[in-house]
Amino acid sequence: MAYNSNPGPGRDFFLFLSSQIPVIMLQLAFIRENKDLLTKRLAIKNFDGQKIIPRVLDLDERRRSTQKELDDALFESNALSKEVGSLFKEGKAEEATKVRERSAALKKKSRELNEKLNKIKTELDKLLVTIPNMPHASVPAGKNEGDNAMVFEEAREITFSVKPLPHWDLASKYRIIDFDLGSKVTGAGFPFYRGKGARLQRALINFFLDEALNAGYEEYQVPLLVNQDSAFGTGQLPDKDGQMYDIPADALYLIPTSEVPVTNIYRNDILKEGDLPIRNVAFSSCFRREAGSWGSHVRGLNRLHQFDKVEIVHIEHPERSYPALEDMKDYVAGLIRKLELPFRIMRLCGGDLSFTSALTYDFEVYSAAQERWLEVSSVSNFESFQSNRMKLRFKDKNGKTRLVHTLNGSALALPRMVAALLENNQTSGGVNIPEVLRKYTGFDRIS
RNA sequence: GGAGGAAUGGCAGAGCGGUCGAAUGCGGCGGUCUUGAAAACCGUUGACCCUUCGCGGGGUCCGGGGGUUCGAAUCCCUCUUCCUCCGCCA
Repeated sequence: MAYNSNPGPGRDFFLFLSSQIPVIMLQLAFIRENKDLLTKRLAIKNFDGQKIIPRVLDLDERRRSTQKELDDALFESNALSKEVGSLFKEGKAEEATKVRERSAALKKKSRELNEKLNKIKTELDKLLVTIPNMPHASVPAGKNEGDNAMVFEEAREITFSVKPLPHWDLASKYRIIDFDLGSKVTGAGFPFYRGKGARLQRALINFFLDEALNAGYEEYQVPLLVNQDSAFGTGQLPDKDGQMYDIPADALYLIPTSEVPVTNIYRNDILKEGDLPIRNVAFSSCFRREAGSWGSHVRGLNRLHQFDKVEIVHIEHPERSYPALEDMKDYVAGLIRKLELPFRIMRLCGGDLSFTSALTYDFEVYSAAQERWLEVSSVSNFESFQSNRMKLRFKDKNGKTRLVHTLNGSALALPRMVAALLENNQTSGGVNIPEVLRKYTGFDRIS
């Protein structure tokens, strides 16, 4: 793969940026032609584009005129160089020397223009990289999760003969998850699963993977560490710098989700239209620093630094991405239904939507002892935001090169599923395993 | 970790410092021929940027970055990756 930015270790992201060929997120042509719509929609994401967008367009204007100047200068100096060549061949050394001098002067000029151009580009990229993806028209306005719109709910009354225990108590009661041991060996947020707890995890992973295979996904096992180019490609950098664990000595990052390696498989590729759609699934452990997001509400499995997740990733034709998003939504709903958990689907409001996403559905299962809804999946359409960053394109019927749309979703994240399964299915005689999982666990009950 | 070698278009593979975006073969696409197909023959076949209503014109790119030169795929430095041999090793 002919792509190598060699950023070196450390975190000087904008230095890294400046070594790239045009790095953009939203396409400039799109910004140019839709600046009013864009500004309006970004406001839904609580992003103020009033100042930045005109500034971007101004820089873009300057970039183009400087480019033109440079190209003209290069044109001239190319012609002169050729002239020198043929003059020498004809033996007219004196004339050649004269032309050579003119060429040297031109060279100086183009060097300056080139520097100017690079400065403009760097400045432009710095700005572009701070503009989030434009939300889809259906995204509701709002500040935080309280403003998300419920699009579906499948509730169920869960009754207990005794007072139900939260999963952290069940975990120690049945000795299936050991948080203290994790703290001793690594730190908070890195639990050990043991005995039937470990087997339940393994069962869920296999169940999720088998379901995905049956649905036509191709399975991948991925590297758990990625380089900066990959972290940038899917949008973890620079927006979420600090949320990933990194290995400065090698300029690598521990993946926060397998979305990163799985989507970056296609970085800098031009696919054939017939290759689409691509539908991949991968299981991996995920690592998140979760800096500053701890509190009493994140006890037990609710928030971890390391957790397991099965992820589905779609690469779609732009015209097919929204139907595909609905398919993914239905697929994930089917998984939760098979595990017999009450759940609801939320359409994220502008304030809760991630930087890179145009439209996201969150899935929440109800955890009966905590009496809380727990987010277990997030299914998003990034449209061409990620593909533009990573130059992931396809050739359409007319031979035109266009950006694909990328989508992904958790199917599913394990810890909160485990929390809900434990809490909802507890009885005085133990925790019952849902029917579909039994052939994977090899037992019907944790007791 | 030590010693060597290599990196060119979808693939394979040429390329005295000047007219090389790059020979040639394969593949792909279009056409001729054929009842149809194959074979054969002819043509065509990279990405990106700027400019133009369009035709077209210009620029950049031969692993990445930098340098020498009027001029670099060709020379120099550096990084990365791959291959061979040795060592180590799940």
